[in-house]
Amino acid sequence: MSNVSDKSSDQPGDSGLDFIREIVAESAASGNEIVTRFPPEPNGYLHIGHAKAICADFGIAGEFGGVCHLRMDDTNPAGESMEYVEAIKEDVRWLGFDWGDRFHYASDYFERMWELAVRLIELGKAYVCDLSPEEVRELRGTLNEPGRESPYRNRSVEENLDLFNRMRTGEFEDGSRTLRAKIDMASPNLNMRDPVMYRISRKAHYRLGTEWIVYPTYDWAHGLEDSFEGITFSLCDLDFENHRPLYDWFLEQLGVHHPRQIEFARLNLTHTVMSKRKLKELVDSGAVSGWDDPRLPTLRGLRGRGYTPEAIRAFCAKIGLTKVNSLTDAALLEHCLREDLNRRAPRAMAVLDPLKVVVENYPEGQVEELDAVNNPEDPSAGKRKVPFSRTLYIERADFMEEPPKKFFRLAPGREVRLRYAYLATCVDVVKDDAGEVVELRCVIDPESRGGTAPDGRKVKGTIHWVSADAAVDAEVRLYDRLFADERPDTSEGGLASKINPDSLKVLNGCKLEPSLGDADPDISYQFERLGYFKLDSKDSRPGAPVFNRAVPLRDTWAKMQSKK
RNA sequence: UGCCCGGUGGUGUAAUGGUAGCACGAAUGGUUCUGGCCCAUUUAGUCAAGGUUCGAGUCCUUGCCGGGCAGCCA
Repeated sequence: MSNVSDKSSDQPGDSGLDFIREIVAESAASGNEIVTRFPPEPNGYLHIGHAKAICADFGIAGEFGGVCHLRMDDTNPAGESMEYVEAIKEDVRWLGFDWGDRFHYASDYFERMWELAVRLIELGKAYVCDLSPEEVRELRGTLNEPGRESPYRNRSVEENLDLFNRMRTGEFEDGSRTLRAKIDMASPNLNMRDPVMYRISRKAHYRLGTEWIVYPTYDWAHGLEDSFEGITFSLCDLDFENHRPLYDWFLEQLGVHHPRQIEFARLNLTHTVMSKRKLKELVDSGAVSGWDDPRLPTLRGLRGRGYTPEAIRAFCAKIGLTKVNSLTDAALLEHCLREDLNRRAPRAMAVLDPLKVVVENYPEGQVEELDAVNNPEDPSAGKRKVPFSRTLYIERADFMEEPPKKFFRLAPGREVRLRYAYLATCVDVVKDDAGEVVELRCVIDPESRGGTAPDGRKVKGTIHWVSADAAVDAEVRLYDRLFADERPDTSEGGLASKINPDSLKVLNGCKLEPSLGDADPDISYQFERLGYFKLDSKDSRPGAPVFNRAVPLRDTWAKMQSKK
């Protein structure tokens, strides 16, 4: 890149930074460091909604010369585990982001948090409350009515300190006492009505075991985590908008480093569900094969299906960052994948629903190696050889005995191009007793080797094929949207029962061109005219490949058909 | 009947008081050894009413509509 012209920025989307980038840009312009963080709780797998947050947190830091921390927000032992920690790291790395040595556990801050809680008590801003959960709820008031103060609200500092220590040393039962911030029981923001800062729980923590039996709540812990790490911008979900006054209040009382929390809308996608609870429901009910089922919007699911990090990042860039609750069309995600893979995926020929073709004027036992282009979008991808022989397979859908208008493929008496091979004409149709077509007899024009008509005659249809002798047998799994319904979670009934019955079709006996026999398990291929496919990492075996379809190619023919 | 946030084509977004633009989708045509890609064209939008202003999607007021909040979850 030359930097001759300083004036013209060659940034593609030069127009308009999103509202968060604007704020950050301004801060960076005044010489401030930019530090962000991605703080998942290690109690589940990451999905594409998280990818949006990851791209925001890491992306923005990177763009403004800052850094982004990866932090496990493990303040509640229930459900957290090291397995999730590792899975999260793996997924973030796969997405293409690097936290360097800035990996943290909120649980490493428990002692420091404790000390600050003591300080807040000393300041008279927190108290130990003996109310049960039910009583706390009772006294909190409602959306319309103010709450009432806890009878324990005005204990002395000494008594609070004593009780707080005894909470930690195990004198009290789980749930019997809490530490609460002393704020305002009449606040119109319910989060400010003396929120709980610590609860007692003897559930073992996956890292700390039983070292602690009091655990900080999110509201108390999160701002401190951010503060300890010197975070400057704490980006989060719209859900936490109502919590920001509390986030600010704690840090203000303590007089510690005070990051700025900014909330943005989380991602919603059509034809799927995104919440941990709903995904879990699908997994637990056995409706899908696991958290890495290729139909799920989990990062692991998408990865196994053949989605690339580049496509997901491009998608996240396109949907933007706003405060509007929106529902993004899954078609946009699919578009991003096609756009990426069209540029990069090696092409190959595969016949999913084979129909046998015998080329009558091609000698038995003869084999030719024909040149095929690996990627017309990328000349540097080169060429490969594809064997041609007397017996072939073509796609059953590429033949029709009584073709309708606009059908450009094979039919009795009709000529098509066998891609990269010959022009072939169907001269006979062989049927079984049931009348089903079981074989086609064709003749080729020997002068058309390579696929070019010697006399320049127009051949409208080009179809893919695989030599029968050389074909590799494979299983192919066709995935479609998990739900036919755009918003599956808004209608009544269990999710599992609403799964799109066509979301998975397993095809056996598919015929692949030989080069696919040693396909690279890490990349997606374009099966010409069909879609993008990737080897299944779990079930594929040498000699018995299993391919997953990430996304079909756009198919205007199918679209025309379905409109009838 | 509390508090917070938000309303720009079907969808996702841009326009920071000055020509409402981009992308996806859809439709039509062109091109083509992938009915892919690519190219061209079309479709369609500022929630409403007042106000400020030479000028309002943008600022103000009111209304309407939508979302969120009463875990010792995050």
